[in-house]
Amino acid sequence: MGQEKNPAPESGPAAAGARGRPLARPRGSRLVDIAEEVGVHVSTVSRVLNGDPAQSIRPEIYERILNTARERGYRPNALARALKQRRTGALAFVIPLLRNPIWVRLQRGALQRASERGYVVMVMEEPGDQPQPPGSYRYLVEESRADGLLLATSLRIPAHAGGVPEVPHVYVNRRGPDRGNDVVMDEPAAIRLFLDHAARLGHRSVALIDGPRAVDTVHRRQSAARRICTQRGMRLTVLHAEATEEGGWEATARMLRRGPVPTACAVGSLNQLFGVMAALRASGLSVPGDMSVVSMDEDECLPFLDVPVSSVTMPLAELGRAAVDALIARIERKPAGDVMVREPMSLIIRQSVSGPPQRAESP
Amino acid sequence: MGQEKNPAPESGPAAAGARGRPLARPRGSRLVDIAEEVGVHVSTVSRVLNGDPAQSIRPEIYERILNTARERGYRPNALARALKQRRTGALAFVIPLLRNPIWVRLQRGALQRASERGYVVMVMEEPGDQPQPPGSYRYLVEESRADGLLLATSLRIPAHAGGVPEVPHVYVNRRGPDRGNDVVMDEPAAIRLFLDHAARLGHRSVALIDGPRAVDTVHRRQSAARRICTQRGMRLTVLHAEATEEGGWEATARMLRRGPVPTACAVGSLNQLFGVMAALRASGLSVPGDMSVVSMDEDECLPFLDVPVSSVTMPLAELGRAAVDALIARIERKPAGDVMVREPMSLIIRQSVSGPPQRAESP
DNA sequence: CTGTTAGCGCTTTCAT
DNA sequence: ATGAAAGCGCTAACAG
Repeated sequence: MGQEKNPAPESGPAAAGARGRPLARPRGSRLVDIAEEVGVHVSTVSRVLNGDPAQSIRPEIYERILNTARERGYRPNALARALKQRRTGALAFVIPLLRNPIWVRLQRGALQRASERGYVVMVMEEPGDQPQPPGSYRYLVEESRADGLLLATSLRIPAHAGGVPEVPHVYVNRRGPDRGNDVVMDEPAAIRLFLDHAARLGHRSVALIDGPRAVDTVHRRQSAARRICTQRGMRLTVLHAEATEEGGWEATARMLRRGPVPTACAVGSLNQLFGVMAALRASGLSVPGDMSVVSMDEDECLPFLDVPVSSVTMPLAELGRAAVDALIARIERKPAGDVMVREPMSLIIRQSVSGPPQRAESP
Repeated sequence: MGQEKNPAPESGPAAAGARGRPLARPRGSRLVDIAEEVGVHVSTVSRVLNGDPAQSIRPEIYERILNTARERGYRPNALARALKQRRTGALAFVIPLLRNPIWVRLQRGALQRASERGYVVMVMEEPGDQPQPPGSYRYLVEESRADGLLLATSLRIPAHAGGVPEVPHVYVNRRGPDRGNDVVMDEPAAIRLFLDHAARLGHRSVALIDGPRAVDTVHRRQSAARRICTQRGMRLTVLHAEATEEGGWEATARMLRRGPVPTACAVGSLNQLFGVMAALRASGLSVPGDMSVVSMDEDECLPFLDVPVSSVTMPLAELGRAAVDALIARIERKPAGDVMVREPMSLIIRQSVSGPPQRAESP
């Protein structure tokens, strides 16, 4: 019905620029089409379809509206609704680099929870290797592409101070420069799980091989480790390196070179873990005979390695879900503060941990 | 400036439902605000800011408009623009399960390319373990949340026939039920890379351990392998299993139990690879002494395993980029067909491959 | 109970 | 070279 006619095919010099060509008209219909078919006003249809509780509707047309909407496969235009209501129903999730499996789990939790709460998620990956300051993503909200920002990119560096004023946002797995918007896990408890276990087995000198200092998660793990080790009178060596296999290898080499060599170490990321295990192997050190190893990332591959590696499981999916809830609270201007996700967390014992090697000082 | 007043605080029974509360007004301004400040009509501002080539503008106002827009940090409202132009500037990417690292690389390529072309990407992960038919995502376009669909979920099962009529979409790393919308890699060439190398080293009986049959990628690899092995007179065993560590372990056990045991095998996914290596180790078979192993997924961890594993690198980021280009072509109604991404692909030799073990039948 | 009216912020003919 | 006006599809305040 209604034949399309192009007003002037190929007339004029630069006519018909390909850019803004309208899309195919969605085959479902508009509110007004349903209204027309049923013979009521569009606003009536809107009310019925939105279940407006204000007034009751004559049951007969109520049914008719619902039926024709269903028959014609009516889909509300999210754009028009969003324009009117000033909310897009979308969240933007900014992730540093997708390689580390923790982001995958975190992303999964966030996607699920967002979907449960009626939001879609746009994922942005930090482009290139230069981490942008968190404020550089506010345009997403200012342009009404998203209602709020999930930020997993902020670093402990001056360039990232300033935060994201006036735009709903939370920092995920990081503490941001502006307070009160953090959703993090209990890193001190995680590192304590490792240290308690090591201490119980008799280790007195331990290491933490982790990512760069500027990453807040690393910073928190490291300070907790220092504090706990001081309390317990344990020796602690902290080694920072890139969160890659090479980084793990290089940090391990540094640790062995530097001596005295610790007897147990925790490794901050799965990627580093591969490098650590390889470096120990290459140095002729056995795991756990000469060195006990615990991964701070749990992963399904760990039980299948040549030496199955113990790990601390962190509640990553829960973190993602909590971050979405926290962000939505801010979008709805509900009172909200920092969130710490504690559960579930546990130490999974595999074969990479034992007591320290017997040395001269042993009885 | 303009004090907000609530018309009737807490009046009426169910007043002030929290749901549709409007968001903070974006602090940048609207087109009309700029127009007002400069003293011109809103349509003039629109033309200038969009670089409308139709007519020239008085240079003086042109400058004034540009300046005030910059000063006030003007951001166009993507919603309003999209509503008018009937294009959202968003793509939806539907991924089966984020665990397998190939999706991470693919997603990265897609995100980058989309951003280059002025689109944002919404990522949807297939919920639960029940793969939805591809058509179940068309609502995203029908509701004007996205202009098109990147589908990585379609399976070779009857429930998924039917495709996604009338909605711009491409299948990524899969062939879909409707033809002409596929963006895939050259799986036959990949598997040939493995088979050529194995044949050259003298292997006569090889295996392919891969995911479930219903996955199109698996199906293509498997048929190519059968064809090539027939040509070459090689023995081929194909084992399907879940694309997990357990799946790899279980398939390997099946292969060893079944005999005669092949002397080389390719493994379809990184997750399976860990299971395969563990199962071989547990059976007392050495790699590559008793069994040569090649991973069909390249990953940075492979060189760091106890036996560094050879692999075929696939052009995953390029696949993601090509898929975005292909989808945008469909959105813009440009002529387009299936796409095969061939480059770059290569066999990376590490230590998990050698000649077959010397047996009785050797001279 | 339901229709009228007035926009949300932007683009886009069509007139000047 | 610029302004006026219409309208994308929907919601919501206000009348009847």
